[in-house]
Amino acid sequence: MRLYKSSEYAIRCLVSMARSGGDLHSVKSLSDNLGIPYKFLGRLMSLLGSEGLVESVQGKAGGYRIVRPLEDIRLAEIVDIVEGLESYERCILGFDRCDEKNPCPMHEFWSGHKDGILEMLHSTTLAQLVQSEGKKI
Amino acid sequence: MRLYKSSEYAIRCLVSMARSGGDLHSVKSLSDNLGIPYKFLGRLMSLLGSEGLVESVQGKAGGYRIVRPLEDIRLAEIVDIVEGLESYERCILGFDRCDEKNPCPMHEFWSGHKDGILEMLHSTTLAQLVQSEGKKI
DNA sequence: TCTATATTCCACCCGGAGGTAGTATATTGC
DNA sequence: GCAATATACTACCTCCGGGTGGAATATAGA
Repeated sequence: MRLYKSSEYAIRCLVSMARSGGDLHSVKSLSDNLGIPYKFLGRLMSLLGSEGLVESVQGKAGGYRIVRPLEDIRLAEIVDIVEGLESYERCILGFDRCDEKNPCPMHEFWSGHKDGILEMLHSTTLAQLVQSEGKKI
Repeated sequence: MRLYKSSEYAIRCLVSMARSGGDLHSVKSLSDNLGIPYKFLGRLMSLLGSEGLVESVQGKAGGYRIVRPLEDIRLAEIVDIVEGLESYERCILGFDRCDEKNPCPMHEFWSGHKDGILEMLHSTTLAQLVQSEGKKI
């Protein structure tokens, strides 16, 4: 019942990049500032780049930048890229086609929470995270 | 964002045992009826036995039985035994001491869902699952 | 007593998430 | 041109959840 470490890292990085305004952010600086393993983060940022969430610039003084408007980037998209959303959409007991018509024993106790989390992931944008009270990064 | 397979199995087994009334249930019959790997389930039931959720009877015609009242067995206890509750209680971004006073960027969007899930796990009993509409097992 | 059927315990395998190391490649600034 | 610093790519390692196999032990019932 938790995000992958990779999803945590991706969200923290994007919030950090967005908050420190600026332009390019090197993996080295992000790794140092956020305490995320350098090599691991490099591969993760490369993935976010290939999926069009960020843009990379090679060479000295290079790095990554967020290209799209922050109001356009939703948590669900980030999580989907990094770990997929399947586990957030599936039946809590692992059944196929578990719904109101043919529920599992936990359906009535779980489906509300599941729907709420999915709705939160799909509606919350990077802009909201950046503007949130949360100071930790 | 999902239960361990072991937690799924444990919940399904306990509901199945409780619903089929009866007394002793062999691992073999549970494995066959629920489609859970025999050896794997054997070890899981042994764990539930050592934690006092069920009682084992060895020898021919042996098996497991639920000893405590169904109203007394809560989802949180089952999940805690099988996989622990840490991942349900921790900060979604992995920070220590993330709370209202010192929140992470996702705190305001996540904490409500986290509290709701924990409250559901602690309040829902095996008796409620047994009586629920959910026919799947 | 003997056999069938049950739990119990041990060692092992597999795949994926998380993490590390080394090297190739791109590019800025001297 | 060349050194410094960046991303890009490949290969590997470790840990753990899930799963399998086999043998030891317990015991009801013929």
